[in-house]
Amino acid sequence: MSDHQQRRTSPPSGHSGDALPPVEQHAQQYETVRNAHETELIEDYVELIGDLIRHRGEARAADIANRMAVSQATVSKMIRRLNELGLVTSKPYRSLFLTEEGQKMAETSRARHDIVLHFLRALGVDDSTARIDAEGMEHHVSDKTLTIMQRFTEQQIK
Amino acid sequence: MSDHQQRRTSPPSGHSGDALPPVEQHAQQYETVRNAHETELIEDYVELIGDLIRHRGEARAADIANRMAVSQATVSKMIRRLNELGLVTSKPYRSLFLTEEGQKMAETSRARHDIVLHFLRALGVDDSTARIDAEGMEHHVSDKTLTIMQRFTEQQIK
DNA sequence: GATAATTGTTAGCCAAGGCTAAACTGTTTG
DNA sequence: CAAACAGTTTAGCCTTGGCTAACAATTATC
Repeated sequence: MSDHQQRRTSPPSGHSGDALPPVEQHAQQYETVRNAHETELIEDYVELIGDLIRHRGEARAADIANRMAVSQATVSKMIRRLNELGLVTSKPYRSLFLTEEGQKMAETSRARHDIVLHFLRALGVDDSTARIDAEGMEHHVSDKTLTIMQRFTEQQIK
Repeated sequence: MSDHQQRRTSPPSGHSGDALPPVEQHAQQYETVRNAHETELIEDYVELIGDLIRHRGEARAADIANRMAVSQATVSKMIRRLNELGLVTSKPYRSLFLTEEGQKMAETSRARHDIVLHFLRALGVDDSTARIDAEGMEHHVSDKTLTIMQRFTEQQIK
């Protein structure tokens, strides 16, 4: 427990930066990030699968591998995991489908992704930078912030 | 290679969402995110160590463990890594110091963190949400976007 | 100053997400 | 229709970053 207050060698002398948040809050920040990391990749795969189905009619392992810049073996393994998680259905050597739940996740992810992407563009970020940043940021933006971003984008447009 | 165009089962029928980016660009997005992940944790540790030193005069493994909500064993192991990477110096059972390079990293991370945090607040996000989101987002915001965020924040203030 | 409490380290485990190489399946084509 | 090729899967490896349990060192306390 201890966050031992005693004997601080030199007091803050705050030349810049905010104070440290209280331990519990600080801990929760990191925990939230760690949790996000666990679902992040899963969501990326599901989102991409959804996009591929939407845009090309099917999702094949090879395409996923190419677009993710990852080996096919990795994709194959991941698909097994998605299967176990009940997010996709797949028969060996056949192309994939999203389950009900998978579709929901894809939908949510894509919506979030779009909000962040459009927000960044509305902010004035160039397209290719916005795409890269959005890909990384999307999993770390809370619903509250998302709402604010969306409002901002709409106001910018009209 | 193939991103096989032939025989798409059903054409887009784009009811929503942008088109898929070209494969190379798409791949690069994911690669950027993966790379960010590798350095992310390292940066978080270094940043926290820097903050602890700044605010309390020293960084002890127990404090790091508490603030990260992680076991002491994990911290200990991580410190060994940071050592190997030349980011901290540490003698067993003694508190840590950042190397030149570690300080630079801490500094950069903190600056980035602050920009994102202040930006979110300027956008209208409440403090505790902003803190959580900033923690996750900071590693995925490019320098370009960072600059834009900073400008935005400044304009909001005056 | 001996002992208790706190802090730090080590050993050994686990899951995730990469990889390559090799085996297998399905499809195309000579 | 057999062979070649493209796509998929499996096996087995590696690194990271968690964990617990056991042990070691330091610091505090009586």
